[in-house]
Amino acid sequence: MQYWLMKTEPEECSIDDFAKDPSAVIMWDGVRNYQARNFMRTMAIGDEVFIYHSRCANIGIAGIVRVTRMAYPDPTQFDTNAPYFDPKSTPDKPRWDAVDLQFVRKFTRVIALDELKNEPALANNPVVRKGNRLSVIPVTKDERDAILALL
DNA sequence: GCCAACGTTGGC
DNA sequence: GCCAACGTTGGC
Repeated sequence: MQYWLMKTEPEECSIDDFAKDPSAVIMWDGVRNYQARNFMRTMAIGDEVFIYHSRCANIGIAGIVRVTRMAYPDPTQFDTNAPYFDPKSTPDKPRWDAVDLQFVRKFTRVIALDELKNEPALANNPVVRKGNRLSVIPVTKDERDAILALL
């Protein structure tokens, strides 16, 4: 079992979108960064993912979801009408992948970025680094335990 | 909304 | 292969 953190702007997809139907499976599409894609390709079913809300009033970790389907070609890359359309991608040579995610839990409060920055166990995690743009981030077991201990 | 930091693109 | 220009991310 591996642990992850994925960033999202809550106006696009928030922990509440998972929580409102805990049985629903949401396709995590639109990742257009090679490093993030490569991390997604190493995800396994059952891996736990912290949902991080960025670019919003309450920045931080809002809850946990889990992987229900391993990486597969992101259909939005072929959709000329989608904002994530990639003209350099073809069905026999897809560039981008998606995974499927399902609700696990919503935290009683958002763990704020400031708290993450103040937690020594997270000092090496990209999420607290200034200017970091990686939207799919591996989280070690120790880091995961430290995050949950902040609740 | 601003803007620093970053990843990607493309001319050379 | 370099690197300037560009577009995007994301905290503030």
